[in-house]
Amino acid sequence: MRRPKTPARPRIPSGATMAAGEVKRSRSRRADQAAITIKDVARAAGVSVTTVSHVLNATRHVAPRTSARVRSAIAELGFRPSAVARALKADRTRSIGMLVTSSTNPFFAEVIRGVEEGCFARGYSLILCNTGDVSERLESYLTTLVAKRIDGLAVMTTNLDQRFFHRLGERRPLPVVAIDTLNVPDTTIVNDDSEAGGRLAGRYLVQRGFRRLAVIAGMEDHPRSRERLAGFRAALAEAGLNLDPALVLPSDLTVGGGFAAMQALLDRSGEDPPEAVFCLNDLLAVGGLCALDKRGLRVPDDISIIGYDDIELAAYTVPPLTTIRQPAAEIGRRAAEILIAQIESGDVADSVALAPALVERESVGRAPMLEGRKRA
Amino acid sequence: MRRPKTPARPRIPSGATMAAGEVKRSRSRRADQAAITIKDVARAAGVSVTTVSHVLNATRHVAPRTSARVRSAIAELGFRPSAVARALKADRTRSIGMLVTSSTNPFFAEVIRGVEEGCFARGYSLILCNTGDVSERLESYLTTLVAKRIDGLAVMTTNLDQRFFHRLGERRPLPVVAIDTLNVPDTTIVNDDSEAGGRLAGRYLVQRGFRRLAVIAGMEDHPRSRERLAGFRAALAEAGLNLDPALVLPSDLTVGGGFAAMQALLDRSGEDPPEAVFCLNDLLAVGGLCALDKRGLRVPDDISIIGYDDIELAAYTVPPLTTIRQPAAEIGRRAAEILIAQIESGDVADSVALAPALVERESVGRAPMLEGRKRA
DNA sequence: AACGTTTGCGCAATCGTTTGCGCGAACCCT
DNA sequence: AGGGTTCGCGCAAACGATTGCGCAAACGTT
Repeated sequence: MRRPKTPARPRIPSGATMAAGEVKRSRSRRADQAAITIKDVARAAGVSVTTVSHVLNATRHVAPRTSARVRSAIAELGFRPSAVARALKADRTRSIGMLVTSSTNPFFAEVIRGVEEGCFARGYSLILCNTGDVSERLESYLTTLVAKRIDGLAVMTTNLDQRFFHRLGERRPLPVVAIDTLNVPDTTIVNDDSEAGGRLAGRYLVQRGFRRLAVIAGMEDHPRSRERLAGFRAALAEAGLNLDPALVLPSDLTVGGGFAAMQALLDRSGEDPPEAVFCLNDLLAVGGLCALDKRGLRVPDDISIIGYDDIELAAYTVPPLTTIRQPAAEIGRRAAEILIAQIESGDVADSVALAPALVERESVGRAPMLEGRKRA
Repeated sequence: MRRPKTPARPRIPSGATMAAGEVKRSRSRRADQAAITIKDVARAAGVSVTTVSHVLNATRHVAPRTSARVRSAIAELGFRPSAVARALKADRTRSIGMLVTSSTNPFFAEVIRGVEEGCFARGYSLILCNTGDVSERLESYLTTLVAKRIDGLAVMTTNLDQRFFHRLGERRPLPVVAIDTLNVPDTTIVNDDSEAGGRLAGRYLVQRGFRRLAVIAGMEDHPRSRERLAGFRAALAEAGLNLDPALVLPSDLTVGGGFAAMQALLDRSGEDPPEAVFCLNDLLAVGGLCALDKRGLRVPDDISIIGYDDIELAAYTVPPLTTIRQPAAEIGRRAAEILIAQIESGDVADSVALAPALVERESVGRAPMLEGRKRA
């Protein structure tokens, strides 16, 4: 009948009882009450731990009466089996790690939520790791995650080189899924179809009659930007158009970057600003919209803007942003599913590219020429 | 010179010895390569596991030569101590859970990043849990987190009742920190000083000469909104002003909610729209800005808007949003520090309220009356 | 040379589970 | 009534680390 004797746990000391000087701690809270274990349950129910374990997991038949006794002992004691001990025994933790560059970018945030949702649905937990794109942090996190024996890893970071993935596989191969990247060997990738998305944007702009187009892109080595840009160029080519390289500005894919790039674009193109600009993500577009307003240019009357991602806010910019929608949450969910399937069955799935879609709002107008033609 | 004699440990049985009948499984990837354990290192270095453990943790003196042998064995084998086994032995996992309503809200996202940063700095990992404000999910997550034996819990959810916290403390009391909430018994809270923030907003608007003010608030039971509103009212009172209850609209604190509420506000006030509106968060303000533009109203010429939070995008709305800045990342970091301190020392800290600050941008103008007075 | 001290390390129990193996009691059948 | 099944359960060895205790060799002292 052993039970921790602590009659009442030390509550938070009221301000009044705090001595003026340095009355440090009276005992750490965690030390004074041991957690209930399966042994306690076994003792209380008058059975062996084996039996408790079996009723817990429904892993072999137990007589109804016994089972009931065990169950009530569990309830009474408030026993919670330790996932730690289980993980040790079973060599699986049911947790997965997620490496991201920045969890605050709205698009990423949405993907993360999707991953988390997918994990939750299957009983996994998600350990979130922001690398901020600094390699020591990535390195450090990776070490921790491996030590914690995560069952799998979801990676959504911009700068990761091949060596990274190779190192990953050195020892016991860790199931990995990559999101929003390109071209990683031997690993499943979940993306939107960026080239198709770029094409969508390009065709739409062309169809609207615009000829002089600009792009605010990511850095040149950013894989997703490259694809989107390629699709965009392809769409222009279909119409016999060419993208003026001087009107493709690199940026860092942030709002501030979009603002700056748009300013640069306007400065650069001087007398002859582009009719429409394709921003490789919505953040860029938001920044661009702001810069445009500062210059007194009206969207879409003076210039048209199309974004990419369709973040939640895109519907509420001024004017509401026409953009290419990526199913962010769905991408996350799929990634989680694929990763977990890989963990549980060992099958590594094929990469998937989800279809982006154009969502028309109000930031893209029509080329005046074309309107004229229409009226004529 | 007694030393473990096992000439070679029983390796995984080769396929040949597998009975024909039971060829089971093509083998999952995780099964075919066992992780390296401390025993393997010990054997390779010709020492006991005790010694390996001690060099690993620098927990007692080991002869330099031995130590070197061990270290090189570790490196050679690529040994990574299992945090799972350690956690079992030490009864601490060095991971903390974080319960949030929605990780995609930009303000929350920033706080989360702060928490994550604080955890990382101290060697903890963060398990992210989105409740979406549905109580079954919260319940379910809580069970999981307890099973995983997290060392502490950070809570940032809107609807959590007192029972929740009581249940938490029932068994072994789990260190908890609450963020962006109010009024939870016996637990440290980290917040901004919402009332001060509300007052800041109120004073600023009053000082700018506005008299007819409106507020787009959260739901009536939302604790933070209440405080902000109280501060706002107090500021008006200082100036002998009163807030017309008809001009305080509840909302759900989302962009869409802000859009709808602003529309409702304009409809309701008819001929006599407010001169300025205080949006209880920036998302609301963004939605409001959009609604205003749709009605052809100009900000700040026709109506002024002030937000709350200062999310990254606030600097890039059209026009850029004047708002009350909450140090989101700092709040997160502080929360993590406090929680970890509580875990490691047992001290439960006093609640902290960080000071908000006004950031002036371009969405608030001056009341015409006042401009007239100035000119006179 | 005998004895205490220090140095350097190993033994084995333990953390909280899961699970292969085996054992007695109850049952069924003839 | 004696044999074979079935039922219901317990023993004890893992999983991979940490750590109190203790032992032998090397050293220092007289």
